[in-house]
Amino acid sequence: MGGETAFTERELDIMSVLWRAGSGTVTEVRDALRDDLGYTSVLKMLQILEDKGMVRHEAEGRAYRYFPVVEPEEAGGDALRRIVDKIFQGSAEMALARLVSERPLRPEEVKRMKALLDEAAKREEG
Amino acid sequence: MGGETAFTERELDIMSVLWRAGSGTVTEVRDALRDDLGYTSVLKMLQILEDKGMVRHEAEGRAYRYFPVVEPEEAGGDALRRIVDKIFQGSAEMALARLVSERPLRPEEVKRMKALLDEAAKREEG
DNA sequence: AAAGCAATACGAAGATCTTCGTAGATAGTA
DNA sequence: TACTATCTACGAAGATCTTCGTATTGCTTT
Repeated sequence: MGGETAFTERELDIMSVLWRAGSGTVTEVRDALRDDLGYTSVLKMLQILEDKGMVRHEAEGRAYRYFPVVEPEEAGGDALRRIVDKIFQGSAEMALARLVSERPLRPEEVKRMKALLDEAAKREEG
Repeated sequence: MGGETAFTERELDIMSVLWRAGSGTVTEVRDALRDDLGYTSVLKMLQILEDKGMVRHEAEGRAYRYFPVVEPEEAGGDALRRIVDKIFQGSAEMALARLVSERPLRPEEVKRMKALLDEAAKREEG
């Protein structure tokens, strides 16, 4: 199994850009970031993330194009597990309560979310 | 409104203990932690958390008893928002999918979770 | 009073995270 | 060729996080 993903704040900013866009050069990532970082700062973060095996790169002309190696589902799962364990004391229910109170949900979304729960329940009794 | 709660890894360990137990002295927190930290290390973390307004203390005999000031709901909400925004690209649905695939859910729990969604939906149209 | 015990206070060392400056490489252009 | 623009590589400074050693304070016991 792959090791735990645990991103620092800035690493997460970078990964977020790559997950959204699918890939990015240093300049593209830099432009997509909210904070105004120097070119070499962004490059360095990408190099660090590559060291850690979270991204990879391919040459594109003279530049590198970076790709996420870790899927957001995996990273999100790890992050959720930490939160549920440490903050919500293991209760997925408490976590969901907070999740739905955070943001307005469209009826369509609620419907699909209920379907997700049904599936989970079915898997359980299976 | 209260500022954002953003705990470091170790701070979260400490808060987790306080949320579970309701309160704790340095020694109690220290004993509850998985990692074996020195007494003064735990004290220091509690002092830092107090500086940041996350905990408070009352004298108890010669020692201090520390209490969480921030509720887990609030901290959890902030943490979830960050995860959903940066990792799941704003989709609560994706987050839930991952949440339920992480751990087995008891039928009772699933039932209550669906109720939560119904309530949220009702609030929406309300 | 002196010694010992159980606390907190303070400061600093070490580790990690974040940012960027400088150097070097390469391609295009005057 | 020399100049400029655009990259990556490297190293290090500064900020923050984590841990703990030492000092101090105030009881309690001898």
